[in-house]
Amino acid sequence: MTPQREKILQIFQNLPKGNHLSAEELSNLLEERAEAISLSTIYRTLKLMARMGILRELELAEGHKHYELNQPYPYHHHHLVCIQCNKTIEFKDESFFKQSLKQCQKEGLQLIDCQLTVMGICPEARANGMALYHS
Amino acid sequence: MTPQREKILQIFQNLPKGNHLSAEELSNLLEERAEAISLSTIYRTLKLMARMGILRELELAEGHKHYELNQPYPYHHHHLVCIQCNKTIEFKDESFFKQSLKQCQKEGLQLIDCQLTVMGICPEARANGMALYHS
DNA sequence: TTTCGTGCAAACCATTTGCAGCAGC
DNA sequence: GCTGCTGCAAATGGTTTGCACGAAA
Repeated sequence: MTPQREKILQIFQNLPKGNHLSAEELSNLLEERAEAISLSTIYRTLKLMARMGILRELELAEGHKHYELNQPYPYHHHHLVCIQCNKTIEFKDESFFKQSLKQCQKEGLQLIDCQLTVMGICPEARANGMALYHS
Repeated sequence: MTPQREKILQIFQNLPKGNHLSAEELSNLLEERAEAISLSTIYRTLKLMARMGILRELELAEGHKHYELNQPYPYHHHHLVCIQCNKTIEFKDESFFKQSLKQCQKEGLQLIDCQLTVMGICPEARANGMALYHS
């Protein structure tokens, strides 16, 4: 545990419930607090903590990953994502976690994280006319 | 429906059950058949079909996406992924789909796809000693 | 003094985009 | 002619990596 890692972990622990950060957002947050950490270290730390199971790596929007604390039930949650406007909605359901654990045990894996991502199109995006082909 | 799109769709339809392709793998497959399609078109078509709900966009390995046909139950499946060696195992569970549909209806979203990704560490990877920090 | 983590700058590489040409209405 | 799709080449940009320095054991 180095000072940089502690700062990063603290940011996530103090994050309002349901928030998640990209590497760049985390970098900006640290800069605002005059505790800047180099982007390389940020990326390395995020990946490290995801592999350890401390953070969850989320693929919510295109182009960059988001991270949040990997918490056990009942704080563990899943995501509904609009593939048009990237709006995300959280929801909880413990059955997914139990099922995942069962599957892991069956295959001998050590469970790190399970994420149900439900992709759909929200009413607003549909009303705005979906640009399917052109991004 | 253009010839290029038809070829791409055919490839996915003829793919052995459970297989998924990255953009580059798809490109190579097409080249082997002397039906090469430019990478730009491939990328554009994959994204288009994912947004239409014809294909599923999978985030199984680091660095690039995989695609497969988005099939309804009972062909719809989910993935167990070893975050160390990227090995993937499929499994089915209709309850996830039902729950996802319920969530979508609750929020007014049109369901396109739901993916439960269970991340863990497989026995082999653990035995090989996990390189947590260094990729 | 050996090991490990950091920061900087440069490199990477999957993906995207601008644009010209072309096919189908 | 307008609209939409393709292919090429160039650009993009989030992420990774090589390397030297510094801290910790």
